[in-house]
Amino acid sequence: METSDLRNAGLKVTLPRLKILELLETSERRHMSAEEIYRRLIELNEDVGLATVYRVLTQFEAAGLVRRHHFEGGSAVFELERGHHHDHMVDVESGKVIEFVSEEIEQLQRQIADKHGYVVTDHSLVLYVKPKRNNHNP
Amino acid sequence: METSDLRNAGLKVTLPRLKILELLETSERRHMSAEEIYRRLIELNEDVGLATVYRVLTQFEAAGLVRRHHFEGGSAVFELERGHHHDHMVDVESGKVIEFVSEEIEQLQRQIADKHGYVVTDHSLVLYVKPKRNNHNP
DNA sequence: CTATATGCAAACAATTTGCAGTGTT
DNA sequence: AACACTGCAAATTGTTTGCATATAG
Repeated sequence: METSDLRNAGLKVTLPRLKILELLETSERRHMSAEEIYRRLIELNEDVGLATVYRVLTQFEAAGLVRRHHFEGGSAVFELERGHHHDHMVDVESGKVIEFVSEEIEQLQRQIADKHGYVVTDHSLVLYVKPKRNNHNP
Repeated sequence: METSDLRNAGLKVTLPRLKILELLETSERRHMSAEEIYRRLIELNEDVGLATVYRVLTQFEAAGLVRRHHFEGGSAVFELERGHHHDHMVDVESGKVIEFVSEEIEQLQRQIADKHGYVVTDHSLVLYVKPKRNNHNP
């Protein structure tokens, strides 16, 4: 359960932290901005401050509980670290985020870096996509 | 020459625009933040404002003269659109930016999007890398 | 009881915008 | 001369920090 995640991360088990973790775990939307998380918690009558949400998310990131991404458009989004690395596709029409994995791409990335004398420490791949249209429906 | 680039883009040929374009074309550093560009112009005794640099870069981007990237770390960087699409590798130790092209990766991206019912409209791929170390030199 | 966390407000950093004056066509 | 463009300062947006109070262990 969430409590032990927090303990393992060396963080005190406090209400804001529990609630944020819970929200990330149970929410339909797996990628949320700090603002979205904050608003959601307010809706749920949790009395948190936006600053706390940012602080907690940053701590979670440092503890490896959460990943922070910078897609297009101002704010960072956060997602629970579920252990399975993946990249993202963003539907530019709906804002929907789709996760995908491609070991081929990962491998090519390593090869390319290697060819230049480097080792990949991290990478960010985001595809901005739009739905395929049926030809007769422009 | 730069003048015609501006005319073609439907922009009046003004000093700030010319100078910024010139800087992007001739500078050693191909990827620069607005701030860097601004400071460079001030050094060169050009009397521009930072706001103008931002405005001009945004117009250049809209006109397809320039590409804007969001690598890690606060500010956006801009590079001249030279027509040859490429992705980037950032040396996290030196900040150096290396460009690369991989048609294989591009193709895989299209395949993946297609498999999900989408068409890629744009993408952003950045590898964060560090130099390979010789084994005896930790 | 002590150290950490929290909420709020103020501080910041990057970027954008309003406006009166300036420069291009 | 008309209108687009500029510089400056003020406004915005996303995020961080200082501080007095509240809370977990």
